[in-house]
This record gives sequence, structure tokens and C-alpha cells, in this order.
Amino acid sequence: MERAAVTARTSPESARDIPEATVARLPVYLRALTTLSEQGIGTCSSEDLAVAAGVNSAKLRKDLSYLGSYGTRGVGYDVDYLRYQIAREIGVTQDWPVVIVGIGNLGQALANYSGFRSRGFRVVALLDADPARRDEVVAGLEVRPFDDLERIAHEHSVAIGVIATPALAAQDVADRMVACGITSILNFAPIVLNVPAQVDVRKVDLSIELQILAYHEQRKGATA
Amino acid sequence: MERAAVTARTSPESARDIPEATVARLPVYLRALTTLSEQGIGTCSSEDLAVAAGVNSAKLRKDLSYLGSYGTRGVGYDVDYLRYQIAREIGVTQDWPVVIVGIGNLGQALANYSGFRSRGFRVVALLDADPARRDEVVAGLEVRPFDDLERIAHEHSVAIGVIATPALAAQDVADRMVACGITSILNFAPIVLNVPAQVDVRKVDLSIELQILAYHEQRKGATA
DNA sequence: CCCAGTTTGTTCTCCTGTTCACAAACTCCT
DNA sequence: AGGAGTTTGTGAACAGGAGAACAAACTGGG
Repeated sequence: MERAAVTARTSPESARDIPEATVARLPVYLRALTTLSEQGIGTCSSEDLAVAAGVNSAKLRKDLSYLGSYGTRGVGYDVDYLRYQIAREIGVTQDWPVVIVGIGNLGQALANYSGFRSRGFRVVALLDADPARRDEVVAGLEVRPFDDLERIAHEHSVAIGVIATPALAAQDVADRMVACGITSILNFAPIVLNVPAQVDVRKVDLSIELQILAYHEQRKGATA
Repeated sequence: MERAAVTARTSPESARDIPEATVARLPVYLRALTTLSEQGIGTCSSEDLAVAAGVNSAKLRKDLSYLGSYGTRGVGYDVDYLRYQIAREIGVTQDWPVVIVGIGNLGQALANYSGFRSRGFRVVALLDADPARRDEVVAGLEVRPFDDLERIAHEHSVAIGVIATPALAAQDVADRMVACGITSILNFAPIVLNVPAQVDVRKVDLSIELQILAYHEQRKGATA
């Protein structure tokens, strides 16, 4: 949703471009495969994996077919092999440096979230505009002034930024991020960000999710 | 996505059922209208609102048309009137009691998030299984033992629950919630929840969002 | 080697969602 | 009153995703 126009590419390898809906599910498959692997399961059918990922098995097979033919008919998929292939396709076999701006409650929660580290992301800096937060240590990292963004972004070649500031500050932060060469932004502030077309933005809005639930809840009550 | 089968309804009023994609955008429109209203703007065109919400104006008009005809041709929409109509349709003109389970970093961030209160949600209890957290006060609420869930859920007629626990505990929490009559769950744990069909689950997974960004980021790099 | 059983990869159909384009309905100016 | 200009609401075309269903490809047993 809300993707910037996908420029037609004909790169030598991995030429196929994967539908957006599929891309959004690949991380779910990856997580399910990791769980299976930890349970010592070496092979699984599309049905097994589909159940673990909470999707339809036909959809799963179609999704995987965009990556290539990594299964064996009559047998299924090798869990670790498929896991690697998906990780490679997503791009999480390498490590992505990430900066988090806005170290309030949410920013701290994100900084402490171990799921990032284990999934190919490394938080290289925590930034906050509030001088009162300076020198605080969160998740083993010192909170730095927002103005350090340029230096840190270049130093670590940061391509991905997370915005966890109040709504009022978010657009400014986004502008500065874009100016530093950051081209992917994960935005938690409840505001529509204005960025150039080549920059990807994904938003997570907690109250929107609740409102969607409320809508359906209201409907349930209407007939009960 | 992942909706339980929508039972065909022919309720007397608000009989039309609104497409899921539209439901997901209504809260965005609501937020944009609130911003416009705070700026003292009394009337806006679909184009104005579409820009504020970050969507196509045709899509916006079609979305609104599912609610009814609340605009005036040649003029536009009355901001406050439309805002009320959308709020009513979503169901946030009433107050929804919410419980949050798992008062770690993320749970605290959620408890402190003012956006809930201002958008029709009231956090009535914070629950945590860890006895060490007992008696802690977060966002003006005492953290209570998880076993109080039944009592609190019934006392406040809670229909919506938020899970902010580690992955391992999440399924148990969900089961208990369902047993208490909670029929809408917002899940932050990185796991696929298993719930009866009549229960709505929405999931927010931080690392999945980052992985989607990483995929596109990798593609950008491939041609640059 | 052949056959029964299993599971993938893919085609085809259906359905949902998006966008264009325009008639209908309104305002305002002359 | 009439006409020019504006903006909504919606019909119709288009795009994209979901799921059923099946042929192709594998395993293992006799």
C-alpha cells in the first residue's frame, strides 16, 4: 500500500519482481520457518508452513513460486534451505544499520526490542532533540543529540530510519533523514509524511488499528 | 486482511457494509479532518482532504460514498459534520474500554500513549504476569496480576484487548482473553495467534515492517 | 519396472480494490 | 434568470490478489 511507483527493472539476477502482497508475507514465512527449525524440523510441506504462518497453502505456494522452485514435489521444502532463500530475497542476510529518532516510551521499547537484532537489523544510534535525555543510556546506547544525524548516517551508511517522535516533530525529522540520504522510513508518528517519491515510508499507527477493531466490534454488537 | 468471514447482515440502519480497505482508511480521514478542524478550516474539498490523508481524491470520494452523501456538490464537505459522521460509523463516538496485557517497554509506551484516550479508547487496566511488576504505577494505573483479567473484563465489559507480551506468553493470553468474552485483539507479539472465527485479531509486527523496507532498499541498491 | 500415494508449481476463475471519467448538483456572478 | 465554474457521487474499465483445481514430478513399495 502507498508504494512509490516501482521503476521497471531488468537486473541480471532476481529479475522477477515480487507482488507487494507477497513481499509483505515473506517475513511471516521467515519467522515461521525459524520456529520450525528451532523445533528441529528439517522438512515441511506447504500445508505445514501455511498453518504455521496462518495463511492458505495455495497462497503460500504461489508466493514461494515467485522466488523460484525451492521445493521438491512429493516431499516438501527443506526448512533451512528455504529459510535462507527467503532471507536472501528480503535482504536480511546482510546487516542493516538503523537509527531511531525520538527516545520516548516507544523509542525505548524499539531500542530494547531484541527482534531487530536477530532479524538483520542493527540499531547504530538513538537520537533525541530533548537535551534532558542527553547522556541517558538506553539498550546499551547513549542517547545523542538529533543534530548528530548527518554524521552518524554517513559514518554508518544508514539507509533506514525509524521515527518515534511526537506528531509535530515527525515531518522535520523525515526531511532531515531524507537530506542525509536515508531512503526508507518507518514512521510511528500519527501523521502523513511528505517525502520524495524514491523514499519508501511505512507507517504504524496504533490508534488506527484499534479503530479498525472498534468498527468491527460495533458491528458485532449491532446484531447480537 | 485475515478477516473472519463477514456474516451477511441486513440491519435496519447503516445496512451497507463497507469494504475492508475503506474501513482501514476511515481512521486516517478522521485524523486528517481533526487536523483541519484544529486549523480552523470549516469546509474542504475532496482534493484537500485527500492530500491531507495522503490518498487519491477519487478513492476518497468513493470511500465516503459508502457512508452516505455527506458532501455538497460545488462546495465540498463540512469538516466537523463529516468528522462526526465518520466517527459514528467507526464507532468511536462511544468510549471503548481496553485492557493491556504485558507491561514491558512496549506496554508502557502504549499505556502512556495519549492518542488512545483522545480517540475513543480508555485503558481500564494494565496486567502483567510478572510479580515484580506488581504495584508499579504506569500512566496513573496500578499494574495488576494477570489473573485479575476475568474480574476486570466483566466489570468494565471489555471487548478489546491488547497483547504486548513476549511471543511465548501471547497465545495463552489470547486464550484467556477469549474466555473472558473479549472479541477483538490487537497483537504486538511476533506470533500467529490461534483464535475462534468470531474473534478479530489485528497484528502489528515491528520487525516485519522493517523487513519489508529492507526488501525495497535492497532493490534500490541493485540498480544504483 | 510400474503403480499408488504425495506434494509442488501453475493455470484459470473469481472477487476485491483502484482509477478514470463524467453526469448531476451546487454557487456565484452578471 | 442564465451561464460559467466548481465539486460531488458513481458507473465502468482496469489491475491485482485469492483460492480452487490439476498436471507434473517426486518417493517408496512390491
